[in-house]
Amino acid sequence: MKSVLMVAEKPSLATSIAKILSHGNFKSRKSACPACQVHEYAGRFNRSEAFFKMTSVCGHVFSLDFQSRYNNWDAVDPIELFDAETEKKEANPKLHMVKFLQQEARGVDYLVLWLDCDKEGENICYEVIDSVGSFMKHTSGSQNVFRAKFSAITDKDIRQAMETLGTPNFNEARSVDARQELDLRIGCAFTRFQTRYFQGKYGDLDSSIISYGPCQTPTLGFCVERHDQIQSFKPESYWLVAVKVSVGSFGSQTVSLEWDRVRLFDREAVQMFVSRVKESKTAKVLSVQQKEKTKARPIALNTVEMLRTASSGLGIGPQHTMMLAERLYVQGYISYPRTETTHYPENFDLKGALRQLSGQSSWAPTVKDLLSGNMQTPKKGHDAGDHPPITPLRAATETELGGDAWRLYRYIVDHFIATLSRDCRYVMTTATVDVNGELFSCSGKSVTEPGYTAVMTWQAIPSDERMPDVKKGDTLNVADVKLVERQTSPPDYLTESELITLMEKHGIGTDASIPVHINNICERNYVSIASGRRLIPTTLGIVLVHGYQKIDPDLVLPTMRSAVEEQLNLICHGKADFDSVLRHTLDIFTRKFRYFVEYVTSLDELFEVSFTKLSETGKPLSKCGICRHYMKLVTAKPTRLHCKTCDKTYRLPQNGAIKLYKELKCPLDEFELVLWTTGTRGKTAPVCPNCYNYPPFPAMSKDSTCSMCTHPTCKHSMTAHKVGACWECPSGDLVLDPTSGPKWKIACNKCNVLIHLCENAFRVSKSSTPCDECSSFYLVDVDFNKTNTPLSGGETRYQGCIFCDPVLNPLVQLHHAARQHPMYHRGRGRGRRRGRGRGHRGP
DNA sequence: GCAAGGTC
Repeated sequence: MKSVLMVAEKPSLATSIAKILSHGNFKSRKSACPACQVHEYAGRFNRSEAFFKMTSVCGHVFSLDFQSRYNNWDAVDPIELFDAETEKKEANPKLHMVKFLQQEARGVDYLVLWLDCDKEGENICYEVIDSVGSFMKHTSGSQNVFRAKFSAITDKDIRQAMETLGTPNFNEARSVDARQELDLRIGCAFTRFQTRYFQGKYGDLDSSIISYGPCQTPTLGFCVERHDQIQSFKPESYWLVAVKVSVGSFGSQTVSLEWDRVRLFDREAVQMFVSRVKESKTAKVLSVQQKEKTKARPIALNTVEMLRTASSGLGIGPQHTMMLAERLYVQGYISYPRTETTHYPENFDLKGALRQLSGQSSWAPTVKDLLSGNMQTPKKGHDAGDHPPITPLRAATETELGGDAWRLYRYIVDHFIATLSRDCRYVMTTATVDVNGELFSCSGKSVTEPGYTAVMTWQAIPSDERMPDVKKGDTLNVADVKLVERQTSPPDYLTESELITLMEKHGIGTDASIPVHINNICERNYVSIASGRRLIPTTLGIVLVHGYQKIDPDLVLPTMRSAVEEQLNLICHGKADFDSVLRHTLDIFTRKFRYFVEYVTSLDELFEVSFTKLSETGKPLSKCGICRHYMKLVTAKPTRLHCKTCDKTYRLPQNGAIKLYKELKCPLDEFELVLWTTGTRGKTAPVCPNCYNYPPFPAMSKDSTCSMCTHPTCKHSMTAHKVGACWECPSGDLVLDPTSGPKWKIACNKCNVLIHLCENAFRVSKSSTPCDECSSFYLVDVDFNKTNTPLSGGETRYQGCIFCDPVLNPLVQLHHAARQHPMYHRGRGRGRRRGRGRGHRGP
């Protein structure tokens, strides 16, 4: 029997497609990939019996990167990145995706690719083919790789795709390869250059990376553009005639009228109109017009609209929204939350979806009403061919979901119900009023049928917009006439929801990546989020954008992305080949890069006025081993030491506190050591600023603290304090922290294993004697405190192995270090898994 | 350490 391997883009889709094609008759099993299941069933393929294995990848299998020798920022000139060799690395090594695909493809006759039908999906097709091609059974001549093309996850579409299999589109896949390569080279070259340039000059940038990217930079550009509009706004005075008239019986109600000329920027002219209007004590109603109007119910919900409303209506940011939506999806409350589609598939069971909600008290009456025959046909939206719109799948309660998840869920339900409700209908009444020849009007809305606004209450027409009761020919008393002076006001800062709209409009990012780009510009300290989720650019963000505008405005223009896309489309349509497009575009950007480097001083001029020179920031801390002068500790991100005399900067470990280490010196370079600590629950290690940046021994990697140093005799080195190998990570060593007493600690110099031992002992140190039992461990010398020694007869001196000695072992506890200093601590950071292997014998 | 794009 022939066998067929079928691969979808994500696990959820593999399940849906298997369900459809096997008529629900399939068996699922685990695989070598922790995220992917394999669904198996029997069926027919190529007019004969066949065994099907339906499974998936998790997005891209590979991601593009430079060969590792280009990863040293100090040794590689960023210009080299425009033609440095690249390689494809497994996108997520933890998933063992390649191994998994190869295992499943071994000996298989056919491969059917069910990846999403867009360019990225086409690219992933070839990632799968490249991974498994040589593992499949080879039948020369006949086609054994097929592409399924589908535009919706419906029975009809999926079956039809299976019957009309085609071939993957190589050109589209190549256009994505080109996009990846361009983004990588351009993004990294600019990012590395400007990071090194400005980080080496200023001490208060407060951002460890000054990134540049073809999506994130134009995104920042939008925020700064609005900031500039606000800054350059010159308020102008204008004037208008404000008239109030009395209506109703005995003039019980006063109503303000709108002037037909709205406003004028000439005070005297308006004064003239005021005088004319004041001459009359009455106003005459010339006409009363009534118009039936509708406010249309929304189209079905897609990702971007969900992000917009979550931000503007619920005050939840895009990144957080996607996290919540993901959770609601995994728990079965809502459908797949990443979709561009705003149109329900033809066979979508709208009533069934409504029925699920009928048990939920808050929606029950509305749902019942819709189910009793009032349900409307949803408005036609756009079918992007990816996933159905976002809909609720089952009822939930606030206690079940809690907090923000509940508020998001409630919105998704409200929106879903709204798409099936009637439009909101209202009557708009406009009265035209004449006061001594000048025309005014007043209008009001009166709701005749709230329709969908009964659930989407925030869109309801407010009751105060109702119209006073007047008729044509009525004469009204003028109650008040005033000359009003006002000023034009600047726009407000961009809201996140407006930004999302701008990004979508200019094709910057995708529904899945828009939250990432916005998050990026926040994390890089380019913008901050103010109340109402408005984005206010920081000085750093403003200076960067203004600098690009001075040097090469293209770099920040939203059109840059679309210009590149146009080039890429040439590859898709076979009008240009991969190499020529890549060469052409890289050529342009290489020149832009060189020009930027040459004229970076015009950007620097802006930095100079906004930021403090490195030499003028920081507090003196430790002495430089070269010039013996004090170096200054710069605490703004990234933490570093700066020597003013040598004009050199030394990076230090991040996420911790740095202090002087008793003025002790490194024997190799005479630099004064500093002590790096991640807090009382974390680790502490001495650091030589020079060795940390320039490893003294070939086997030592960059960013090594003294607890990783292999110096044979230095009393601060790993050699001096290493007790044994870590039992949780493969390459770490357990090193005694000589500064930790009286709460003595041994910490792994790679992972977060932390051992507490012999609390309150007077002294703990490593001996040079290995343990007989566990040969790779050294015995420890302990000098107990007289008052609480565990030794008999008040003895205080003891030597033993912390793992097997009956006296010491009970005084040893395994912990996991907090990975960050509490000051920088955000979210969870403690303990993952417990020990294994030797740990069973250990503490 | 860097981009943007998939998704877990």
